[in-house]
Amino acid sequence: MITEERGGEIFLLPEDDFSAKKIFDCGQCFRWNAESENSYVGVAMGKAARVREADGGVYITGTKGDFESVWRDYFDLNRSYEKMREAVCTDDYMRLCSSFGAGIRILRQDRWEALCSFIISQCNNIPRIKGIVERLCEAYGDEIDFEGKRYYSFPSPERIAVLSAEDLAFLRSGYRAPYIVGAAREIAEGRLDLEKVALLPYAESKKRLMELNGVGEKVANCVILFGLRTPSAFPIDTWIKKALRAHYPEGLDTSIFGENAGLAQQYMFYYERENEA
DNA sequence: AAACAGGCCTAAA
DNA sequence: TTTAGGCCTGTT
Repeated sequence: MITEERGGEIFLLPEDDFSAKKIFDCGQCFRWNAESENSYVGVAMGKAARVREADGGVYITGTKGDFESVWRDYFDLNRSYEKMREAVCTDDYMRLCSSFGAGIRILRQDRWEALCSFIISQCNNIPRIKGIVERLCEAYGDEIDFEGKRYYSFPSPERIAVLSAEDLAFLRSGYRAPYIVGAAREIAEGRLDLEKVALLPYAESKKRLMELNGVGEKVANCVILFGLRTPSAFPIDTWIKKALRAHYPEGLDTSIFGENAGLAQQYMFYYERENEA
C-alpha cells in the first residue's frame, strides 16, 4: 500500500482494497466505532486512532510514530488484498462473496485480546460482545487520551488474572466470566505463552488453545486467524455452516484457498450476514 | 412468550 | 464419535 504524509496524517492512496466500514463491520474486531458515515475511532495494541475515508483514500490519524510502529502491521498494509481477493474466486459463489466483500482486510490483532474477545463472542451477538468488551476495558484497561477524549486499552492478562469470576459480574458476560479469568490465569501464571503457540504448526496450536476451558474448535480458529495471524485458518460458525450446506453440499476443501482461506471465510461470512434473508 | 445469538461443556450411548 | 441439554444475558 502506497502511503504519504499529509499535514501530520498518514494518507493511504486508493491502490489496494481498504474499506473501513467492511473491515470494522465484518465481525473480526469489537473496538472500532463509527462516528460518522466514513470516520471510525478505535483502540488496538494500546493505541487509539481515527480512520477516515476522504479524498478518494484513507487517512489514519494517531499519535506520531504509531503508524509505522502499530498501524501498518495492524491493517496488514504490506500485502495486496486485491491479489488475494482474485485468488479466492474459485467459483461463482466465491466470486459473488469476494466482490461483495471487496475492501475487507484481516486485522493482525493482539493475541490475548483476540483470545478473550472470541471467548466472549460464543453464542452471543456483536452489539452485546462489544458492550462486554468495552466494560472490561473501562474497568481494567489503561487510560488513553486521544483527540480530547478518554479511551481505554484492552487490559492485560495479569490484570484479569487476579480477579474472580464474581468480580466480573458487572460485565454481564454470564457463563463466560470463569472462562475469561481462567484464560488470563493460564497466561499470567506462565502456563500458556501465546507467542510460542503462534509458532506451532496449525494442528498443535489449535490443540493447545482448545485445552483452555471455554475454547472449542470455532473460538480456537478465530484466535489463530485474528490473534496468531495465521491467514490459512478457516473458522466455521453457524453462518459459514449454513453457507457451506447451501453452496457446497458435497463439502468444501478449504485448502484450495491455501494461505487465503481466512480471507475467503471473511468474505463468505460478511456476505451471508449482510444479506440475511 | 419462546426462541435464538458467530459455542462449549458434560453426560450418555 | 456423535448427540442432547443446559448455560448467562439480551433481544425479537
